[in-house]
Amino acid sequence: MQKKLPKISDAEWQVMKAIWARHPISASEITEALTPVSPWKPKTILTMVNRLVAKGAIGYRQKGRANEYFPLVSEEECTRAESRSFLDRVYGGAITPMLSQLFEVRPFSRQEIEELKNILDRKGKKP
Amino acid sequence: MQKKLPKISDAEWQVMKAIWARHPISASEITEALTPVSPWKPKTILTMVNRLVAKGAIGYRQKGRANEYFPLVSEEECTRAESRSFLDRVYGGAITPMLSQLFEVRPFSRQEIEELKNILDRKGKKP
DNA sequence: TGCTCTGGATTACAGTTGTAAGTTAATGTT
DNA sequence: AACATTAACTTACAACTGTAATCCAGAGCA
Repeated sequence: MQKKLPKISDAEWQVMKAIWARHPISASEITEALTPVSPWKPKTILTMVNRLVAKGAIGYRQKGRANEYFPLVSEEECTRAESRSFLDRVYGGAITPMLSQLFEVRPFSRQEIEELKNILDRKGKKP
Repeated sequence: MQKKLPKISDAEWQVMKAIWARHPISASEITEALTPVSPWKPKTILTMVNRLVAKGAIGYRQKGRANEYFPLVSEEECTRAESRSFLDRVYGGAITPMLSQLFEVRPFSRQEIEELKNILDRKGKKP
């Protein structure tokens, strides 16, 4: 059985990534992590953190003067859910056109191509 | 130079797919196409069609009593844009973890695996 | 001990989305 | 010609998003 995942918006994803990358983490640490890569003001980030709490995506406990936050859903399950919905929505579930398109988006390095082939070999054998 | 693509929401994607699949197409034809695969009422579909017009994703001209709609942006460019944003948002641009995850989401068929390998071979050679 | 600073909580506010119903104008039916 | 149907246009409305500013309470400073 799968628990229902909260729906995480685009902007919230950035925040989640910071939290997944290092937790428990304080609000100011999240802000530090995001400031170089986003245009958001600290208050904006706080708002998103609070929404994530409200959605049940993260939890927190008080730690001294500040709060420390931690994920309640794993990155794994979230990326999986997003991937599924993306694949269905955009490609109607068809994986091959998707991969071709991704090549157009950003050509892969030689190394990535090797890795991808390995994945296919491994997965292709087992079942 | 790239023209700016309108942002198409999840639900609107369904409508766009119907229009890409066959155009020019009337509102009632869109409704017919979507009714089997969606729970939306015809009025709801009309709303989305109108929003897509407002966003510049589709255009229309009057045809007799009704309108006929047609895409103003190609499926190709939209899927490309979505793919890019998805890849960045969820995987930070890293393609290999994405493919592994997609396997978990839905295991690929033998045939798909072959096709994917072919794609990789072709793309891997040229550059 | 009063003042300041800082982090959290509350409030704001417009735009987007999902989901439609109501209103109007034209078309076709008797 | 009056009426019924239908397509389009207008309006509704709450939830979610992006983007913050303001307010408040506790902590450290003078």
